[in-house]
Amino acid sequence: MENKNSLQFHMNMGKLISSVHNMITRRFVQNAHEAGLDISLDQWMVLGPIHYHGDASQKLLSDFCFKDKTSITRIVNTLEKKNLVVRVPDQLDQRINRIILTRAGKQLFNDVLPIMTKTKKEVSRNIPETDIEIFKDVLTRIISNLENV
Amino acid sequence: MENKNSLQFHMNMGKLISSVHNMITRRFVQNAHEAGLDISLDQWMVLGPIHYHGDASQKLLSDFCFKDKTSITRIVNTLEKKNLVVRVPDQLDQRINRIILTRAGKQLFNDVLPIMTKTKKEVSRNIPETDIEIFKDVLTRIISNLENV
DNA sequence: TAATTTTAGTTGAATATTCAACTAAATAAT
DNA sequence: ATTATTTAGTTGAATATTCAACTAAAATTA
Repeated sequence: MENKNSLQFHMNMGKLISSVHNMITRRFVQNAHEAGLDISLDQWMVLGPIHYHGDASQKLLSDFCFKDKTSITRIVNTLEKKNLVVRVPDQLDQRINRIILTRAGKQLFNDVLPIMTKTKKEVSRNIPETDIEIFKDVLTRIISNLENV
Repeated sequence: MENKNSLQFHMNMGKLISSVHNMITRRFVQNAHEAGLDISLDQWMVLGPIHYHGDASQKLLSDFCFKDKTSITRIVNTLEKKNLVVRVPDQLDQRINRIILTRAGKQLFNDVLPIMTKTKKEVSRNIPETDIEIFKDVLTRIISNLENV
């Protein structure tokens, strides 16, 4: 994966986004691994909202994470297998699973927070804040462009 | 996946990029499917450079597509299974595979081009050209931030 | 109330990505 | 010349995404 600088200028937007997505994913996992933590970026993207919401349903996680319900099912499976969360059936609505952090899940959440910060810093190094704002704004606009089929 | 507009503002960069990446991928495949074409975005991302280079090695495709050599191996496997490309061993260097488009591959390439254009248009609808430029510049900067481990 | 539709979640199959470990061929070093 | 290293590509295992088809429970509607 070397000698890419000369090629970047030929790249279109889709390719750039795809490349950046893969590189951020890889870097996050590397940073976590170096800190002795075993978690993927997608698991983190789900674990965070679980922590934030306390007893999120999978539907809520799906909406919040912008992930398909199938993806959520499988990521929650993985988190459950690692004893980081448990599924608790909702008392009122039997269709719903409430996803709860275990003690180990809470611990991991706190351990990963600084990894997140570190990765963010590495990603946005030397990029002006104003450009980052425009960048995020464009991403948000793309989402609304594609949201309604 | 509805009611997301209210949530977007809580989203950090990684989540935005991941979401946009998935949405573009999905939209491209939808558009291709509606046109009766069976191809994924990643297959297209590899097929394009194969067409451009004529007889690219997998190593070159890996560099050009910003994809791991393992990913290239498997995408080329898929393209070969679909009779869109063939692997031809290089005469001088026995380690190298030259990837060549078949007639069907060339046909598909031409068929997909307008799908690509359509998807691009949908993605960047109502976004000022100057913002797109900054957007692509930020993506390129992120790549160089993360490129060297 | 009974039938219909919607909602929440799961499963199977196909595709992609990454790491680590592995051939085999080419190149460099001693 | 022989050994060591680098390079190109493959394979296995774990994770993620998507579509379509499915179950089961809840909400509508007739």
